[in-house]
Amino acid sequence: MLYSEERKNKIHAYIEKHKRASVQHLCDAFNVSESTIRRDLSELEQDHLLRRTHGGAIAIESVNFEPTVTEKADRFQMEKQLIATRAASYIQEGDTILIDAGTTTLPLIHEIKHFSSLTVVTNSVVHSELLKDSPQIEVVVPGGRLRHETQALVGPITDQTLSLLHVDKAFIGTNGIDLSDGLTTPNLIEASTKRTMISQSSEVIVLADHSKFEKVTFAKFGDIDDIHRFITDEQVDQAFVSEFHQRGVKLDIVLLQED
Amino acid sequence: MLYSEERKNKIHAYIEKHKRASVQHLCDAFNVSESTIRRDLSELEQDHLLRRTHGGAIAIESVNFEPTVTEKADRFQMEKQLIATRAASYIQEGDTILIDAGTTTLPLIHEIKHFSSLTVVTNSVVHSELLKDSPQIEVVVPGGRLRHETQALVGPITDQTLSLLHVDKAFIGTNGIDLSDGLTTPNLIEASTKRTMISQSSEVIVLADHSKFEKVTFAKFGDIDDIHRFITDEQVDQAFVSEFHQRGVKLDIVLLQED
DNA sequence: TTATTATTGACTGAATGTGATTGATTATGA
DNA sequence: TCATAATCAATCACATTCAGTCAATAATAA
Repeated sequence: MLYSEERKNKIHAYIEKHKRASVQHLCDAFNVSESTIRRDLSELEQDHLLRRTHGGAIAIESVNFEPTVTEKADRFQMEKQLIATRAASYIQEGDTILIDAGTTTLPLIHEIKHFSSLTVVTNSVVHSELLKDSPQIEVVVPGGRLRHETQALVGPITDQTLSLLHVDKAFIGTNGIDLSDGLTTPNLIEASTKRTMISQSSEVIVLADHSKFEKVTFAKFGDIDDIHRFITDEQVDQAFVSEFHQRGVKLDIVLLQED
Repeated sequence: MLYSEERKNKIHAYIEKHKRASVQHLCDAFNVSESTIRRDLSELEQDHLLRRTHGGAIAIESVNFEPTVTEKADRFQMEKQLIATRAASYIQEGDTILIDAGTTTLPLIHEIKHFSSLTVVTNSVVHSELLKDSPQIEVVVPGGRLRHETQALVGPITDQTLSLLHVDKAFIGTNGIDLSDGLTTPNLIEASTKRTMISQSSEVIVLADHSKFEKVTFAKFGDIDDIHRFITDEQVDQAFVSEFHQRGVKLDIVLLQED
């Protein structure tokens, strides 16, 4: 159990980093009542360390500049964020999950930090480094050779270690998804690692923004049948929808709301 | 029975290390009453050595602008930098080296970036993440469980993978070096990993600033005999010098020039 | 020895931190 | 617009922790 000072420090740090947080989120993260979080937030607001909103709080600095400007500037990033948020909703307290390396799965890391009990396997040095300050998350790295292009750990060491592990859910990125050629990625060794990931998970959740559709790259690492759930960000072809439905792949389309 | 000054020193040291402590825990640890601990804590707070909370105390945040503190930190960092620079001088183009996790070996990462051909094995997610933009450096991560306290990957996965590898030189940090108790570290699992590192390297180079001397922590991972070269930053006891010489351990002392 | 001082532990009423409750307020969407 | 759900501030009750007081003990000096 944390002291209130510690909790407030962490809340402040969290909001500085993520720019915002909801009361509910913080309740779950620190396992205290709403009353406590509200008290903390109002005290932090008194100290001008954050700004209170209905339902949560936001960082002080984000009050200063127009949020819409920067948010719109990085629409691509927002799409990946949306996909990640949806993906995170399938994670439950106590789960053992696998998170593939790559930019699509990266926002997922921020979404899982407030879980109070989670085991995360990841072959990304960036992902694991971001989790180094979340001691409640058990992080396991399968090791391997660092591919500088993708910052992923790949190769025989990775595959061999992964084959000793089993996870509840695997969140996997892909460079291409195509009805006839399945899931593909440009690198042979990386494909092998992704294949191992798929085989070691009870549930396979693939994350892919719309740019990956009907794209085929060099090395195949999986079929449509291997996927249990597919999360993307834009209305996709009817052909994909019906094929996914027919093969029992659940399809999540997270639409970016225009304003 | 301890004198109050001794007890306060120990309380301060404990909180510096663990960042927090409860009154209850300190009572049990020192076998004194709550009143005594509370008195100690308020005196330590008066001296700005910790921050009091309800139920205990926490370490002073690093957001401390007291000049002496930052100066000390700078100096400490400089010493580690010097040790790292000296350590890097033993690396040759084309080498396969192992770099242990920890703050002492961290500056070494910056020193090796200019090599045009190097294979680096490291069990630190921070170290490997820093090398992600140096494509000419082949980085191999042995994987394992992330210890949040030290950002090191440790455990059976790490040990098993390491035992499949062999390196020319291993740069290893330590928490304590003592003539009779050898090399020690507070964590048993970390000790096991360090032991494996030593066994898989042709040459073992230990990096330790002066604060580690004559210090013994919980778990032993090596003897003086295991070391080939020892790099430190301050004139050490004659006892160490002669013992090292006798056992064939090369000793490098990198002195910080005062200005 | 005795006197003096510092340290400690026990005690007590006060203060603090927390969760639960409730009726009021605010946001959201039909 | 209104209805509904979410969120809020205010309040209470309970447990924990606190500061302050005082007597007992230990260390030190006369």
